[in-house]
Amino acid sequence: MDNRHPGPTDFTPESTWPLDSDSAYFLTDDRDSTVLSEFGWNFNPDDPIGAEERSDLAGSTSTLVDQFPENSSSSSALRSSDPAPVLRSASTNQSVSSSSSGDPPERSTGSGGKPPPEIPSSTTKANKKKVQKRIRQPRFAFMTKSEVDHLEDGYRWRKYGQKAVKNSPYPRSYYRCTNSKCTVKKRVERSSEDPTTVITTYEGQHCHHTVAFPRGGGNHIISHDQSGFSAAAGGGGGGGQLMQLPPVSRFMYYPTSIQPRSQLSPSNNLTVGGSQSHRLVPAGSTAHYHDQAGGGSQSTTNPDEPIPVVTVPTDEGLLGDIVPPGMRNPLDG
DNA sequence: CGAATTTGACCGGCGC
DNA sequence: GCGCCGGTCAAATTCG
Repeated sequence: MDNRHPGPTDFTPESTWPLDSDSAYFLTDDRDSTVLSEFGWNFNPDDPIGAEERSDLAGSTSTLVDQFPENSSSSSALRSSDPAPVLRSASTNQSVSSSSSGDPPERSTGSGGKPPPEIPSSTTKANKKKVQKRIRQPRFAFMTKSEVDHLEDGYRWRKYGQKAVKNSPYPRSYYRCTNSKCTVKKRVERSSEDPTTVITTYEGQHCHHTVAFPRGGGNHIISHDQSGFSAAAGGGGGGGQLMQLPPVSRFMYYPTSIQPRSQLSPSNNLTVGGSQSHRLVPAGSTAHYHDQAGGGSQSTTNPDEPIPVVTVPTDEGLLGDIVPPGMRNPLDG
């Protein structure tokens, strides 16, 4: 497990993990402060917030590689067959979390699930199906080099299922935010190609503050920034998509002393890049944003064309790292 | 004892 | 129409 620094560019989401077209792949690498991103994704028109994502990575940057098959088969929403953007974070057990828009009426029985015993399934069920035939919520997949499957991200999750993944020896776990009002879900699985990589996909938007560490850990992380959580969509020009970051700052600042559950191996240390475990991006560094709206709704560039690179100051934090200026939340300044 | 996890069953969409 | 597969439910079990 030493190849923990695959270049941001050598990662191919599709080949690794097919996701939905409305998800995003994020890659992070701590080698330098570079953010590569190919953006463009399809959000729900009703989604107030495009999405938010967070990556962790102290002293490093994130590489956002977003794929966009714009084709959102309107009928099949949550099929994991389209590529999704993924954020890979080379810093091992970092947290990743995020969520994205959505106004999930909850229980989006995408499929499965049993109807309440008392409900005359026939009509209710069918009805429900037609109506909320799947409210797609943007999803964001983060790829993180970690030995820990379930990365701490400041939220509490309850596992509600686990399934074997086809073509992969590793199972996929399904988690749901423990907050009853929160509909955010996330899937966690290990890459079959690179067992050291954990792929975490977030779906939905948190409607509450982070709660700090679930178990054992002290309450080191508590988010106060709720304002930035509810965004106003459309604000952004161009695609009109906003990408918001979770309350807990854009990255989870894990004091190096805190470790998710089990002991982490040295290599799993989240202190990426040495001692700056609290710094996401070295101040003064810059992030390069590669924008390639691959056919997405807001594509400004042709997928076939070379990816333009924009350099932005990182004092803007992760947002500046992975969010294209055009997608910023106006409120964010 | 309450909360979280495990795990098999079930449901629905999609491809063949 | 059938089977496969992803996703979810919920009872049982485990953990703190």
